[in-house]
Amino acid sequence: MKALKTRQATIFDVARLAGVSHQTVSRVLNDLPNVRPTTRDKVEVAIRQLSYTPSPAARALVTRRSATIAVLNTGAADFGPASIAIGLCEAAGPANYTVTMSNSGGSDPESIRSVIVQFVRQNVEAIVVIAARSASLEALSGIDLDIPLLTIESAGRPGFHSVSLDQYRGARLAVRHLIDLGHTRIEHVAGPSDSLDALERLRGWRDELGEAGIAAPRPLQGSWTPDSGSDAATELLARSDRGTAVFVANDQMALGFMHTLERAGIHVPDDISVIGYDDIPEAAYFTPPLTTMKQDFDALGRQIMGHLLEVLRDPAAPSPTRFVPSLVVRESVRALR
Amino acid sequence: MKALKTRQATIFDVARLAGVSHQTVSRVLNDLPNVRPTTRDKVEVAIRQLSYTPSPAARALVTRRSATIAVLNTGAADFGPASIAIGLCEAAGPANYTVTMSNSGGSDPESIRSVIVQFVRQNVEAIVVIAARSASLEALSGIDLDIPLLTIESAGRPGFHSVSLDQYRGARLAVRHLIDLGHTRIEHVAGPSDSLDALERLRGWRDELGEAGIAAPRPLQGSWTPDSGSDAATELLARSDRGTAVFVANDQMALGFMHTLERAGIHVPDDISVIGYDDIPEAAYFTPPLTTMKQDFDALGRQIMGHLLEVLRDPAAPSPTRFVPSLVVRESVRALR
DNA sequence: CAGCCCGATGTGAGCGATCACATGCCACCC
DNA sequence: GGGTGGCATGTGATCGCTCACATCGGGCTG
Repeated sequence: MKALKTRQATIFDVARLAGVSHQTVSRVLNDLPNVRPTTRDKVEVAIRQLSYTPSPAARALVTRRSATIAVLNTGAADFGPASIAIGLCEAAGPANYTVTMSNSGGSDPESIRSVIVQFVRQNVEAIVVIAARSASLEALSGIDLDIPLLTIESAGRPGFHSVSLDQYRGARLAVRHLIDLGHTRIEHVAGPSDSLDALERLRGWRDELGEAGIAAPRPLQGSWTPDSGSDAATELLARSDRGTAVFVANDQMALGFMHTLERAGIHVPDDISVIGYDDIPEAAYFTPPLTTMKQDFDALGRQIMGHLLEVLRDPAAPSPTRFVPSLVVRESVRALR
Repeated sequence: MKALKTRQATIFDVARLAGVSHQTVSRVLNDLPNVRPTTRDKVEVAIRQLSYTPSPAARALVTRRSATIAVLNTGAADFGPASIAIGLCEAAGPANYTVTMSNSGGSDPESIRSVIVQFVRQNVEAIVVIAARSASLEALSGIDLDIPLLTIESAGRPGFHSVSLDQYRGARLAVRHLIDLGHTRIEHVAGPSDSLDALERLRGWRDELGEAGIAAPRPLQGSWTPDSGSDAATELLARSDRGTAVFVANDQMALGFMHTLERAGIHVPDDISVIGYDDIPEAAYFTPPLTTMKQDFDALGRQIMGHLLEVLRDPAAPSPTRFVPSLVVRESVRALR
């Protein structure tokens, strides 16, 4: 197989081989008009022959554009964010974009800002922020960028483009399902309060309950992890009265939650119904298999790239319609009575 | 907050403001000697005043180095690969490296090769391949690069640098644990046969059994997913005789495996012991809580970056010692008799 | 048939850094 | 006191591309 060590051909090498000027080669490269078809062919042959590819650095230097989009992930290796990132990467390739990733551990404004500055200096063409905690968005909102900033969150802040799964509607659908089955006291195990997604799911739960004329009990506080779900169960067990159903803000917490309930002799779904959120691949094998809201993260990643490309052409492009999660019925929910 | 819209200052702007030549500024930037301290100070003041940062593109163009490392992820959004990627990103920042990611969906040589070519053209300084399936490595091994290629796999192929968790020893430890508890017929649910990690775990299982004078039964074939674990259970149930313990190659499969066993009336650990691999955050809440081998992916990600920096200084740097996974005892394994 | 315009192509500058080399200065030593 | 060497600094070329503009024909128009 050919070594990649030999010095890469330049646009001048191609020009010489094709017997044209470097500018003509550049025209062919960039699909500009006013090149005679025969000339175009000659150049293309030369390009293939030298297996030439233009230097991104040189191009970035002169155009101040880098064909790169930046992804800032502020979360952990959770299923959702990871899937989105992968979807993004996969969609970027075919669109001839490169993805550069950064994981700012902290979400303090200073460290986020420094990552953004670094991105800007790299001439990235857009920045995507995944798993946005509200603190991160706070930090972002002060910055005045002239490139699109996409956030993946539900609240739809003014000033950013945002693409997301409709967490609010998803949450309402989940709660609706429980109500339809006759439940009238429905608890909620919420995600961390600095997560916008968690807030949207909380809001959806509260609103759907409100619309059904049901008072919302005090939500239990979790932090996405199975451990925190387990803790929430312990807290619920300590309460004097508890509902007949629980909407847990993600599947991982639901796992810990159900597990600890079970250990305490409370059976799901006989004693209490549990509905999760995300539909992680494991959910079907929980004990009992978890009824949950399926989110299509892969599609989201792809949609983000698609929307991004549109925004890069037309900064005023409207946000795409949001995906609404769909209900996946398994065995953790039972009709009341 | 200051807008980032204004044209970025160049090295000449800094030079003018500091009253020196651009070359002196460059010297300060690159920490070269032979600059008088007072001059250095003047330049540094000017840099701060203009909040100047050098242009990566210009630098990359002339030096042919990009301060970028490429990460190629050939897997899915699994916990392991995702954690490693995040660990890598986090370690890259402080080292002043940028990470560019690509997800080649397929592992056919052609698509892998094209991603690598793209990386090379970007002047990345090293390429890290995560979740290497053997097919990907096959494709890689034909390519003659002059930058370090790091693979995260256990087999330790000649020709690449490789950093990894010691899957072979981990597997042996897992099987040892079962043997120590009196089990003499130990099944294995393997990962996909094109995964090197899966192969290493399989080899560890076989060797540990062999050393104990136990014949290895035919392994069950999975593909990392809970679904495939469930299928493996179904297959095992169809066998006329089966062992008293099973080493499942990852926790997700173990979940599906145990679930389907349970549904068939086979109880874990009373009827059969199960040990997993990875220690994903959910494992503690499985039914029953899963005994497994804990892998420290985060540390691995950090170690990779560390090793990479070393290799970039000295291409002959020795591979670091490998992390050995540690046993986490929970409730899915029982002593025999 | 002169004049004009437009399509195809070429020429040279410049993006913002580094690198190789030139220069100026002072101290030092014989 | 003049040669020498080393330090501090400056000058110009260069990386590989795109951009703005120049040039060159040929076909159409009046």
